[in-house]
Amino acid sequence: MAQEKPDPSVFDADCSARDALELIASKWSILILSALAEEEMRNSALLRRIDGISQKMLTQTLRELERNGLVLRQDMQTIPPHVRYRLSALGLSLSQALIPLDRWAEHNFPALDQAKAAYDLRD
Amino acid sequence: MAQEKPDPSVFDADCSARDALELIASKWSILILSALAEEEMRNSALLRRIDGISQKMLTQTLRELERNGLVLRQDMQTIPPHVRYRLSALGLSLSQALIPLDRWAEHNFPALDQAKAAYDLRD
DNA sequence: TAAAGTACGCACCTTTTGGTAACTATTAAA
DNA sequence: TTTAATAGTTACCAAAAGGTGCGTACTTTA
Repeated sequence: MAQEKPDPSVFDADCSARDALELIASKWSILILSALAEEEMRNSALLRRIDGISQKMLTQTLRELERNGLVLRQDMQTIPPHVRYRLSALGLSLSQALIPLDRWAEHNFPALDQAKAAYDLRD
Repeated sequence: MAQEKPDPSVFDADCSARDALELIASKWSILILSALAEEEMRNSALLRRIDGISQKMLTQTLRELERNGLVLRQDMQTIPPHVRYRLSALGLSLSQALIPLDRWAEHNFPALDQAKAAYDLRD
């Protein structure tokens, strides 16, 4: 009888766990969260820390992260502008879940490169 | 003097750790790896398991994962076709690094929903 | 006096992503 | 005899992602 009781799952397109996954599964989100996990930063510091990000994508992604309660934005209301970004408790917990991933990427990219080279060589 | 010796880092656009991150930072990659971590599967089983994926994206993403040495493709060479997909050792290690992330998503999506609702409500 | 730093918003454009439908070949079931 | 299942490929199209350049308002430095 317990027929219609699927656990909330990322495998389910309608479950908002999938939305959560899509938010996380973004290069820029991961990099911003990892950067802010090191220390709180201003816009310009993030721009410098995250090589290759454009101002547009930085602002856009920060807004999404703020909207989802992962990043806190503190506008000092000064001129010239001074805005601080830092992780919320929720954002911090996510950044911790991302540590194994970052480490995996930094540790295993040579194996990926090697696999790619081998794959592209064979016919 | 040790000036030009930055550690390989995902923060560096030129480092192929960034490529690794971009490969991982894809909704479909994460879902396929997580599905195959449960058990090896055929194309049609993956299609059923991963709600919302199209045949095209499944094939495309599987090819990329195979090219990067994360997924092994075993074609039984029969008609009708029978093809098995399973994780390589490298893929398995990645899938383990993804567990905290999947768990985070399935555990914290209500908090994200709540934050979004609050954010969109305020002016 | 002119330029750079500050944190953006906006408009325009290109690139990438991803969906849909049609097609492949063969076998087994209705 | 037509249909479904199998694991794709290809072409076409729409939508989303993302880059570039310009403007803002004021301060500090050269």
